[in-house]
Amino acid sequence: MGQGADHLTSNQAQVLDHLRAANAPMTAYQLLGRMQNDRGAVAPPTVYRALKALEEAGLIRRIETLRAWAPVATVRPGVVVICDDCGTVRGVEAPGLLESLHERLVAEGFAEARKTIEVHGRCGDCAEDRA
Amino acid sequence: MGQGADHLTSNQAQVLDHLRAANAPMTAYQLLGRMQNDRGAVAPPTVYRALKALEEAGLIRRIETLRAWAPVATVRPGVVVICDDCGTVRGVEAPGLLESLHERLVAEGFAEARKTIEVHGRCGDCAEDRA
DNA sequence: CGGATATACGTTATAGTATAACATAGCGCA
DNA sequence: TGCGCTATGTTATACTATAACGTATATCCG
Ligand SMILES: [Zn+2]
Ligand SMILES: [Zn+2]
Ligand SMILES: [Zn+2]
Ligand SMILES: [Zn+2]
Repeated sequence: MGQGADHLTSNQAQVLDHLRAANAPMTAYQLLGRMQNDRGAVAPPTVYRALKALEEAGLIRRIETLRAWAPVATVRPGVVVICDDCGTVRGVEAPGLLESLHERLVAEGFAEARKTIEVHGRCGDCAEDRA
Repeated sequence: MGQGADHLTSNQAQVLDHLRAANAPMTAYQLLGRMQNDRGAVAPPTVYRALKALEEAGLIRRIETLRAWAPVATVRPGVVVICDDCGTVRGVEAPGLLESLHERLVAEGFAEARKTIEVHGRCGDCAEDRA
């Protein structure tokens, strides 16, 4: 399966570094602010282009429910689990789940092209903190 | 389970009518345009307030992957299936799937609060049209 | 070498999505 | 009547994303 480019430009690497250094998804404009701190003048297209390339390379994902970006490297499609307390995002492999959903839709004549599955809640660590 | 208001204001009913009359999700600003056609001056908060109330009442959902709104009345959480050709949106009940994902996450100590599952692809009707 | 192509990036402007903040109007009821 | 509540009106602004065009650089090949 095509995973996109095998090398990153300096813009792309910088955006990826910031996402990996964060412990929660970042909005495009948060990233823009960090880039401007680092380098002075940077405009939105610079950030969005890097995000697009990184997403196509399978290195990050847009978290649709947050309008933000996270360095989740799960194979697509996959399940993304988000803690609303601490912001951590994890990819979860759930092949059985995806397969049974797939069968279900095929039976109805629907040809699936892309799935987005995002689960919000509270992670184990945060639950302990409140105990 | 709280389903929200049991009666709709005129704004809310108007927004819901437009969504139901459409055969595809509508963006908030598309709705705004229709309202302005109907009534003259209308501002974005009028639309967004109606959307919020309708969503809380379980009558519509925001399709996160489209940044648009659709009159999907499935019980939440549920699976939303979107045809990228004709735009139709359907709610699909999949209690088994959701339960197995739930068990999986519980086992990891994650307390689920909200799931968003959106599947894009091509519906049976559109597949026939291309045959 | 010289020219064609491709890719990334810079820069300016603008489109598209959503909410803050405050004012007004109407209703139910003490 | 006066108060609290809800919905709505109104103005302004915040936030998210892309269009369009120009420039620099690398690469390929004639
Ligand atoms: Zn930095
Ligand atoms: Zn957490
Ligand atoms: Zn109308
Ligand atoms: Zn279709």
